[in-house]
Amino acid sequence: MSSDASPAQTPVTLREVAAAAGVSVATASKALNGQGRMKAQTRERIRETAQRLGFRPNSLAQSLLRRRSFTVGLLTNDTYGRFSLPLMSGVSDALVDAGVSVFLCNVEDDTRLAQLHVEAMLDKRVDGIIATGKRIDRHLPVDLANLRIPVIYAFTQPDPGAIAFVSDDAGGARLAVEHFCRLGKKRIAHVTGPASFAVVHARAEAYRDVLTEHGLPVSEPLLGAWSEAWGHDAVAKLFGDKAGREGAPDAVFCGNDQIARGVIDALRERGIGVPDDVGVIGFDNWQIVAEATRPPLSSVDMNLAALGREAGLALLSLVGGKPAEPGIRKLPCRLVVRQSCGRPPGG
Amino acid sequence: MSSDASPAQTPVTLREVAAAAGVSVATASKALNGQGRMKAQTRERIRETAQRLGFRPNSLAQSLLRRRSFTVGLLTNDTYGRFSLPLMSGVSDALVDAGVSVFLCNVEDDTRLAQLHVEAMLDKRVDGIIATGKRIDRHLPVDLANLRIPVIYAFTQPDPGAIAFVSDDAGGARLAVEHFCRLGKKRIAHVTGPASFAVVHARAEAYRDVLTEHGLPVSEPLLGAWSEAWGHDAVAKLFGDKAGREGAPDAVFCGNDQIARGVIDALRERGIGVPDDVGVIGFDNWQIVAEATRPPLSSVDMNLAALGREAGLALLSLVGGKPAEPGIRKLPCRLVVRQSCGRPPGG
DNA sequence: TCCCTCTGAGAAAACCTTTTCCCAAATCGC
DNA sequence: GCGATTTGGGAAAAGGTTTTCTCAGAGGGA
Repeated sequence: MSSDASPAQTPVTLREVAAAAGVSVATASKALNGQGRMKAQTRERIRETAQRLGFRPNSLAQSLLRRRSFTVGLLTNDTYGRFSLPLMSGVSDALVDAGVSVFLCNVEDDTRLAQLHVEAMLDKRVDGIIATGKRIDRHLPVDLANLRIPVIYAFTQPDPGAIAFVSDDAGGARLAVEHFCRLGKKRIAHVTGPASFAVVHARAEAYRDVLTEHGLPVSEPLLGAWSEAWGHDAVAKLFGDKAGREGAPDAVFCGNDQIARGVIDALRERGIGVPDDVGVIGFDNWQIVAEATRPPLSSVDMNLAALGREAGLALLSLVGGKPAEPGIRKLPCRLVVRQSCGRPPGG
Repeated sequence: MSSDASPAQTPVTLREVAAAAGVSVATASKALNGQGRMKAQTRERIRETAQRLGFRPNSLAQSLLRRRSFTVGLLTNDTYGRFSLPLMSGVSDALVDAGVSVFLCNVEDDTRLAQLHVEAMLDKRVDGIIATGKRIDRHLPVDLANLRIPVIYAFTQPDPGAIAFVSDDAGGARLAVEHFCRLGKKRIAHVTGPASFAVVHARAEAYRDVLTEHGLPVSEPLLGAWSEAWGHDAVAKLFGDKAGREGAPDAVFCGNDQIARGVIDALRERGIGVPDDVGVIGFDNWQIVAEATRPPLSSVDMNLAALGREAGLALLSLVGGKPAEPGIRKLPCRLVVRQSCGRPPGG
C-alpha cells in the first residue's frame, strides 16, 4: 500500500509537495514538522500529499541549516580486530535510534591516513568523533585534542582532559581469581602477555591482591606472548619438572583466550584433567575460541558492546550540549562461566 | 607553520575569506577551484588568505549543490564476522583516495533495522551502496532493487540484474586439490560444512573434478558443521576402524580453517604425522587460526580485501556515470602454503 | 572616433529546508 | 459597529557553495 514506488529518478522535494497540496513551502514544512498554526484539515492534506509522493526531507539541506549533520566518525586502528568490532556494534546501536549514522574510518597506524580521514570527517561536518583502537594503552596516530567538536575515547588511550571509556581490567581479573577462590582452589597461577601492555600489570596486580586477601600463596605471574604457543610453554614451566604434582597449580588464570587454549591443550597432553585437576579461566571471551576448547572455556568478558553503547550515548549527550566531566570511566567486566574452571566444592 | 590553528569555535566560511581578500564570494570560489578568469595575482592572494584562515569548504553545501555527497553506504549483516572486515577494509581503501567516506551499517538479520538504515542513508544522499554479508548464497534482509542510486553486491547474493563480486570457490578448491596432486598425494579426502551452503557444493564439485582429471579415486565429501569438533569427528570416520592405514587418506582438504584445525589435532592425537603422513589444507586463511595450528596451516585465501577494492572501484565508476554490465564476477582465490600440506616429493 | 573583443570581477540564482516575521481575514468584547 | 485579538498561512532570509550571467573598462583595428 501507499508509496506509488515508481522508481523516481530524482527525489521529490518539499516544493513539489507544497505545489501538489496547493500551499507554500513554508506551510508544507510546518505541517510536516508539527510546527506553526493551520487548520487541522490543511495539515492532514499536506501530510497525505507528502506520503503519497514519497517525500523524504533532504538531510543535507537540513544539516546545512541546523549545523548538525546527524553523523559521527568512528576512528580505529584495529582493522581486523575482534576488539573494535563489538565496540562498533554497540556504538551503532546507541546511535541508530537517534537517526545518527556512523562513518567508519580505519587508519591503521598511518598518521597521514589518519589526518586525511579526520579532515574528511570535519569537512563533512560530523557532529562528533569516537576514537577507538586495539589497545587501551596506546594513542591513535593522530591528535584529536583541539577539534571544536566533541571527542569520546573508547578502548584506547585518551588525550589528557578528555572523556574515555575503558574496561576495568583489574576488576575483571578479580572476578576470575575470586571465582577460583570460591571454588576452593589453593595454588592459582597467572599466565599472561608481554610486559609492554599496561593491562598485563593491572591484571597481575589484581591477581596478587586477591590472593593476598585470601591468604593464598602468590606466585609470580608468567609473562610471555598473547599466543597459544606461549600457553603451551607456560604449562611446561608450571608443571614441568615436578615429580608428582606436589606444588603444581590447581588453577590457571590466563591473560587471554588463546593462552588459555594453549594451556588447556598442553594440560590434556600431560594427562592432567581440566577442570577436575586444574581449573582454567581465560580473558576476552572470544566466543569462537572459548567454545572450541575442550572443555569449553570460562572467560572474562570485557563487555565491549556495552562499552561502545556508553561511548555512543556520551557522545550524543555532548553533541546535545550537555557538559560532561572529563576523565576515564572504567566499565565492569563479567565472568562467563563455561566448564573449564570447575564446579563449586559442594556442587 | 601556516594555519594559526586557534581553536576556532566556528569554521571559517568562503564569505569570510572573500571579505578578508577584498573580493566577492564568487571570485573567491573561482580562485580556489581554478575556475573563472582573474589576474594571477588576485588568485594567489585569495589562495593565501584561505590558507591563512584555515578555510575548508563545507562539504554539506557542496553536496547539496552538486547532488553528490561523496559518501557511500556499506550494508552488512556480518557484525563480528571475519569475512566482511577484510572486505570493508578493501572498500574503504578504494574509496578514500576519491575523498569518499563510508557509512557502516550493520543490520544483523533484522528487516526493520535494515530498512531503517537504508532510509537513513538515502536521506543523507549517499552516492551508492555496497551490500555485503557473511554468506555468498543469502540475501540481505532488505530489497535494494529499485533504489535510484547504484548498488554493488560483494560476497552476498545479488538481486537479479545487479552487479556482484564473489570469490571463486570452485577455483579455490581446485588450487588446494591440485596442490595435493602435485605433491603426489593419492587418496585425498574432503571434509566440509553443511549441505545448506552453496559453497559446500561448489567446492565439492571442483574437488571431484580435479581428482577425476588426475585419475585418482573420489571418495564422497564428508559434510558436517563448520567447527573444530566436526573436524575431530571426521578424522574418526576417515581413519577410524582401519587396522593399519591401508585405505586411509594421505591428504585432507577441509572446508574451513576450524575444521582443518580439528582434523590436525585429531590426527596428532592418533599419532599420525602432519604433513608427512597426511597433508592438510584449510579454507579462509583465517590467519590467527592458521598460524596457531601445529604445524601452521596451509589454506585457501579468498582475497576478500581485493574483492572489496574491486567492489569499491566498480561503485565509483557507476557513480561517475559509466555504465557497467550486470552479472556476477568471480574473483580468484590464492593458496597460502605454510607447513601442513607437505613438501614436493623431490624437495 | 566608432565598433568590437577581451579581461577581470561581481550579482544573483540555485541546491532544499527551516524559521522568523508579517499580514489579511475572521472572531471577540463591549 | 469599532478596536483588539486570534487564526491561517505566506514571504523571505538563512545556511555555504558553485555557476551562469552580466557588465564596466581597457585595448585594438579601421
